[in-house]
Amino acid sequence: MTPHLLDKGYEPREVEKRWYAYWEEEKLFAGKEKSDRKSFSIVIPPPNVTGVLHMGHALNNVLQDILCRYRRTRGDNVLWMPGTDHAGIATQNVVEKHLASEGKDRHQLGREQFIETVWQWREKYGGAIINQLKRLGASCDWDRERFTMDEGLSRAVRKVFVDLYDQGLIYQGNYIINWCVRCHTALADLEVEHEELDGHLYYILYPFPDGHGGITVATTRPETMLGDTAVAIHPDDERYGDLTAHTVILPLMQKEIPIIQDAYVDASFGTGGLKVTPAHDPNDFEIGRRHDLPVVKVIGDDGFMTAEAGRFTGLERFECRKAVVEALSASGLLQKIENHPHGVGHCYRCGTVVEPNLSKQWFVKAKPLADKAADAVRKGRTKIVPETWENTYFDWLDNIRDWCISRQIWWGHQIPAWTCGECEQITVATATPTVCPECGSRHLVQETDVLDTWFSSALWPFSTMGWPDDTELLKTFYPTSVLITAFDILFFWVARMMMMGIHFMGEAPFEDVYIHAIVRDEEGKKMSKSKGNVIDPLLVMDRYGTDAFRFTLAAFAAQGRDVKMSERRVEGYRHFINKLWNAARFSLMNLGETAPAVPDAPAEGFSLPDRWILSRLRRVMQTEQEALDAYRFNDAASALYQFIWHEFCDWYLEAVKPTLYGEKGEAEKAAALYVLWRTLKDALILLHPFIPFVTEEIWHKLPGTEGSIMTARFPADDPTQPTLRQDPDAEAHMALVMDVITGVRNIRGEMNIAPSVALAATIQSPDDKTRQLLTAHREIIVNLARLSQFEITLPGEHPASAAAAVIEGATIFVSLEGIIDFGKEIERLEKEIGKLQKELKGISKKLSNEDFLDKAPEAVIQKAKDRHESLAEKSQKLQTNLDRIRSLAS
RNA sequence: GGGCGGAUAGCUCAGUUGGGAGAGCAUCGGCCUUACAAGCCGAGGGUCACAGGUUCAAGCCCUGUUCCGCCUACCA
Repeated sequence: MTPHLLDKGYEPREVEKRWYAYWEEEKLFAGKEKSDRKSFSIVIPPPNVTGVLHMGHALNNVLQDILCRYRRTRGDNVLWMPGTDHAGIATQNVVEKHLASEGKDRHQLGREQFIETVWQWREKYGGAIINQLKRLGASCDWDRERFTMDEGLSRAVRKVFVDLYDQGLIYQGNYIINWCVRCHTALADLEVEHEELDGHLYYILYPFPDGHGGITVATTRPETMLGDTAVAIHPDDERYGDLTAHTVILPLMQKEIPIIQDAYVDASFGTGGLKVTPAHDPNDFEIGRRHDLPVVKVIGDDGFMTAEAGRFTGLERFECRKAVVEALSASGLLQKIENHPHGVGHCYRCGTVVEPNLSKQWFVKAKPLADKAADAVRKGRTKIVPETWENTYFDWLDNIRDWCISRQIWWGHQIPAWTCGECEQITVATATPTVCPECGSRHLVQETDVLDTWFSSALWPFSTMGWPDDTELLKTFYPTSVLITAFDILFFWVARMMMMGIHFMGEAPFEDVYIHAIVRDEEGKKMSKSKGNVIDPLLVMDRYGTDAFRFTLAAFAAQGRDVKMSERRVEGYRHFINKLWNAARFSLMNLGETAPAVPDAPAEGFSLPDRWILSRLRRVMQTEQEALDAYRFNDAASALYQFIWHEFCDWYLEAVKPTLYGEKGEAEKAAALYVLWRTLKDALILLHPFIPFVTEEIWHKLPGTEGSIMTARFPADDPTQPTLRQDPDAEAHMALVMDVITGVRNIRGEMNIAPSVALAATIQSPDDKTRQLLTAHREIIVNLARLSQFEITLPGEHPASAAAAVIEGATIFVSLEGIIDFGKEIERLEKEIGKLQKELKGISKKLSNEDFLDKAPEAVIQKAKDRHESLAEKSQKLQTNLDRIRSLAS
C-alpha cells in the first residue's frame, strides 16, 4: 500500500453516511430480548412527529448515544428505544394550517377524514426528525421504533384510562380550566405559559340600588364583569362594617347582584371589594360554589362574547374589553386606571392568551399517584442527577393539582367513554361497547374528546415495550437504566411517567434520571438579535461534521449550566477530529498492514515513552469510566481531548519518531510499533461513544481489528489484550524529561531562536539518579529540544554566555555563544525570579504562622515546606545566574 | 409571592470532601521540524461580582447586598 492510507484531511460527509448504513445493516443497534449480559436501557424522549431537529434534541440524543455506545463497549445488552409522539395539538395545528393553505378546514372534511389526512401527513413528513437523529449518529434500535398513536400504544392508553377510571382516579367534572380560544381546546395547567405583561387595573364603581354610593372593585379583565354574579368583601373589613345594602347594581348590565362576605377576599388589595365571576376565574368559581351563586358564561369558547353579554354580545373578547372600558368611562363609573404588571397565561402551542373558562372536562386525580412518585425518589429508588432537581420535583408533586386530560381536538386517543342516548349512563371500557349495560340501549355515543398527548407519553417506558402484555422485553429492560432529558419536561413528562410507571408496573420506570442543560437560544426566545446564536444543528453537521458537533456538545454538557452553542467552538473541535485523523494517518504509515505482535518481555522492552503513554492510556480509561458513570460527560470529553492531543500527539508520537524510523534498532522499533498500535486502537474505543464515525473509519483501516468498533470491548475489560497498569515510575521519569525539554524550549522561545538552530546545552544536577535518568533518555531530549550538544554533569562552573532554566533538582544551561542578548536574558530571569518570589512570600507567611503549624494537618505543612524549599532553591539558582549575566553584560 | 441557578482570563466556560487559580478559543512572539498551517514551539493575561463572617487556611462553607437568567404561584 501507499503510505497514504488515509487522505490528508478528514472528510466527514461520505464517511458518516457509509458507516451509519453499515451499522443499521449489521443490526448493531439491536437490543436482545433475552441475554445473559447485563441490561442497559434508555427510552428516548419521543420528539414530536412534526418536529425538526434543534439544538435541544441534538444535545439530548448525543448524550443518550454516548451512554449507549459506551455501555455496549462495557459488554452490556443495550436497548435504546426510539419513537415519536403524536403531539396532538401541535400536529393538528400543522395539518390544519396546511389545509387552510388549500382553502379547506377540518370541519369540511369531518373527523374521520381529517384523521386520515393527519396519518397521511405523518407518512409523508413525520419521518424527518428520525432521519435527523440518524444523521446525529443515534444508535437507537430502530426496528422497535414506536409511535404514541400506533396500535399497541393505543391499547395501553385505553387500558390505563379504564383502570384509572375504575379505581376512581379519573373523573369527569365541570370546572374552570384553561381554554385556548384559538386551538379550541382545554389545556392542562402546565400547558399554560405565564408571561409578565404591563396590564391595567381598572377601578369600577358598582352602585348601591338606592343610588347613593356603592362598592368599588378592581379588575384586570373588565370584560368579565358582564358575567359577575356577586361582589365580595372580607367579613372583617371595617370599611364595610356599617353596610346596609345587600346588593349592588352591576353596571352596563343593570342587574342587581348580591354583596357577599368571603374570607378569600384580601382586604388590603385595592378597595377591598372583589367582583365575582364564577364562570371565568377559578377563585371566583370556588366562591360561587360556597355562596351558591349563579354562573354566567359571557366569553364563549370561540373567544367572542356570548348571548349572556348583553349589548356586547358577539364582540371579540379584547374588543369587548375596550368597549366595556369606554362604556364605563362614559357612565362615570370608571374611577381610575392604574398600570398593573401581571402574569398572563398563554397557550404553549400557539401563544394565544388563555381564557379561564368553565367547562366539562376529564381529570386525573393526581395526588395519590404523585405521592408514590415523590416517594420513589425520596427513598432513593430513583435517583435524580444532579440532585438539586429533586427539590423542584418534590415541590411540584407535593403541590400537584388534578390533571385535566381531555382535549377538544380530533388528533389523539379518543376517550373510551360512551354515553347512553337513552339513560345517559356513561360506560368506560377498553372494548367498544355495543349496548348500554344499564338499560340495554344500542344508542351509545362515544366521547368526542381526545386525551392529552402527555397522557400517552406518560406510559412510554412500558407501553413501548409491549405492555399490557407481559413481554420478554419488559422483563429484560424494565425498569430502564436512566432517563436523559432536559428539565423543561420534568413535570410534563418525567413526573407523570414516574406516576404511571409505579402505578401500573409497581416499579419506578428509571433507576436514574439525568437532567441535562438546556440550549436556550434554540427557540429564539431569549435571544438578542445582535448575538444571532440560533444555530441549526443540521447546518453545523454539514459544515463541521457530526463528530465535531457531538464532541462539542459533550464538552459543553457540564452539569447545572446552560449550554451556549457557538459555531466557533464547534470549529475548534473539528480541529480535534482532524488531529486524531492525522495521528491515525501517521500511525498507519508506520504500522503497515499487519498488527504488530506483542513484544515478548514488554516491561523490559518498552522505552520510557512507551511505558509512559500506556500508563497515561490506563489513566484516561479510568477517568472516562468514572466520568461517564457519574454522567460527567464534559470531564470524559476533556480527558480524552487532553490525552489524544497533548499526550499522544504532542509528546508520545514526537518522542518515538526516531525509534519508528529505525534509528534505535529493530527490537525497540517493534516495541514502539506495538505500543503505538495498542494506544491508538484503545483510544479509538474510548473515543467511539463521542465520535462514532471517524473512529469507525479509522478502525477499519487499522490492522488487527475485526468488524465494527461498535463490537469492540472497553480496553480495561478486554481479556484478549495484555493488561495495562499504571506505571508511576514511568510517569515520574517522563515528567523529568519533559521538564528539561520544556526548559530549553522556553529559552528558545523567549530568545526568539528559530527551531532550525540547534543549541548546545548542559544540565547540572547533584543527584546521581537524575543524571542517570537524563543520560538514559538523552536522545529524546536532544531530539525534542533540538540540541546539537548535550552534557550532563555534576554542578560546577556555570557556562559563559548561557541562559539558564531551573527545574526540580537540576539546572539547565543553554549556550547562546554569539547570539545571546544580555538585556533580554536579564529581563527573562528577572521576570521568572519575580514570579517565584511572589509565591515564596505567600508560603513563607504561611509557614511563619504558628497557628498554621499548630493546626494544619501534617501532610499539608510538609507540602508547604517542600514547596518552599524547592522554590527557594530555584529562585536562588536563577539569581546566581542573573548576577553572572549582569557581570558579563557590564 | 415562593424557589432554583449563575457572576472565575478579552470570549465561552471547567474547578466533586476548604490546603499550590485551569481549559478551549482569541491575543502576542518564533516556526512550512517529511501525520496534521484545521499544524508545531513558546509567552502574556484573573482583587474568582460586592461587603462581612467562620477557619491556621475560603473560588469552594455561613450571612447580607447588587446585577442576570430560569422555574413556580388563584391576590382580583
